[in-house]
Amino acid sequence: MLKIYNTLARDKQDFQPIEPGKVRMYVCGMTVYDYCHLGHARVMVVFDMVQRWLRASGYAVTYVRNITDIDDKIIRRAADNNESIHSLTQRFIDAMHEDADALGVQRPEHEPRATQYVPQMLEMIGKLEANGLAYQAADGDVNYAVRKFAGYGKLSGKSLEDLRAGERVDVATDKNDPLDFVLWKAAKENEADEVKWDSKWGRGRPGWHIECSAMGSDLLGKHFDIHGGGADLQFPHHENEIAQSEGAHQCQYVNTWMHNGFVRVDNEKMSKSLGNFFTIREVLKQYDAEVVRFFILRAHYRSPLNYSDAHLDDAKGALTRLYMALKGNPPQPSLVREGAEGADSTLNREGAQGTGSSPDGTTSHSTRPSKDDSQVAGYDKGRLGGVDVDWNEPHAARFRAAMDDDFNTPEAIAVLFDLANEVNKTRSPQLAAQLVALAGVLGLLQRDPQEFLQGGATAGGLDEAAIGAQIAARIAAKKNKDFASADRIRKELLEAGIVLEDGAAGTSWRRA
RNA sequence: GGUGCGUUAGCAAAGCGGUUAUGCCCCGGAUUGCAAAUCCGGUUAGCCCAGUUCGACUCUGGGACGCACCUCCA
Repeated sequence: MLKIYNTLARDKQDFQPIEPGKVRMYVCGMTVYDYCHLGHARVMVVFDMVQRWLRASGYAVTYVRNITDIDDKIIRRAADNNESIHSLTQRFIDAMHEDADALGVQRPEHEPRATQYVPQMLEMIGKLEANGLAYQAADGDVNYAVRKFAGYGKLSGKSLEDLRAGERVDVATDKNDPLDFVLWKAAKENEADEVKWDSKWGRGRPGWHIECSAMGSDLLGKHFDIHGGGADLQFPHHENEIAQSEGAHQCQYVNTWMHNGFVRVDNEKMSKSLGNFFTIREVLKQYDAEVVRFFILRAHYRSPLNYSDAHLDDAKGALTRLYMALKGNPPQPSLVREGAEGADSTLNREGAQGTGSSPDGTTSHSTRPSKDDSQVAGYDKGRLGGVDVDWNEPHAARFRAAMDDDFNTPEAIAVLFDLANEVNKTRSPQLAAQLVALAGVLGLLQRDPQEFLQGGATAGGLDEAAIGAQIAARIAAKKNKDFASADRIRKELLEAGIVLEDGAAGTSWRRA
């Protein structure tokens, strides 16, 4: 039974979908006026992991991750660049997709853009007004009357009295209450036509919070299963979403609220305002994308995650161990799986691409995004090809228990290491296949080990031909018992970042 | 000031009221021409104080420290 920590309850709860076998999930995505940083990478990777596990568990998942493409910062940045809003946002949406693909993040079913949902937002604001929860102020803005909504604060655990907004921010004088937030911003003279929409309240543009409420309910319904996002969105963004959606629809909005922890630098939150962020593409120049994904998944999604080169190096070393096990022990799934009829009935297989040998025939209502692997642009490309998990095997059982316990990926990855040890010990091709299959559930270990171990050539490094020549020279020296020369060559290669390994099958190399 | 979360070995990071987490590092052994890889073994824990308990890293209370939110932020 899957348990998920629900921010709303501040506790782990048994997960029960609203509609049996189906999960509808919404995650707050990016505001696209700049490149994504590692904090964004964490949201994308974490909820990618979540949707993968839900699918692996047999659920049909509808996953929505929105794109905010209208916002003060976007408008300002476009003006600074002397660029249209659309051109700016499209550029960074493309960049975001590149980064996500590189990290092995599967595309959500829907990536709605705020600018395409303005009619739905206006309709919702109309409902709020009709329900006495919204009012137009003298300055033309339409605001949400927070004190009229009884449940305000239930997600963030804040009471209206605690908030006392006036203490920290200049009170917007036209609001009835300082805590009220804007639903519709009246158009300003100096803004481009591109950011103005007609409405019964006059020309203007939507407030940030209403976007998610409108897109969520349009694509997933008034009441859906999971809503996720970074912990900083808990208040006010998600609190306001609840007020809007429940205020408009008069029913519960979301059952389970999930919030991921921050990425930190020197123990401080990585954020744009602090300026201490590293963009994904920056980091990927130095580290393999799978190392970054592994680094993120090695911590629990709710824990803080400190970023540093030392930690990435550590993650690289750990992932190398996993790939070494596969390199030495090529996976070979067993064709006949014993006891498969009694196979676990909740998990169906993941990532299978026409392997055909699917003996359990269980609840196969997974609507995995219908993209074949050739469309996965990142390191997930060229995968070994859909190896199935044998869920009856003991490691798989431990893996599943870990994942079912609020997506405990650190524990699940520990199982992977235990399995790697077992693989090295037994040299079992079936266990190696199991390792690939289980790691695949996390979007890891799907590459040819050689590609991982020999990849990531840095500029100015040796190319394969040069390495091959050196290895040949060393083998010749060894043949002549000229170990001094052989060791010298090995040392020189090591200094160039190339590690040599003499095995039964000859000499192989990898990058340090 | 209000609210919430955290404090585990050299570093990173989990579970668990009593039994090896895991990875990297370090030490010893096997293996190797020597290494690397691999295997076997080992060293290094649980912020402080009190309580509950036969027994607490794990539960309860208090304290210290750290982080976050209360303002746009994943």
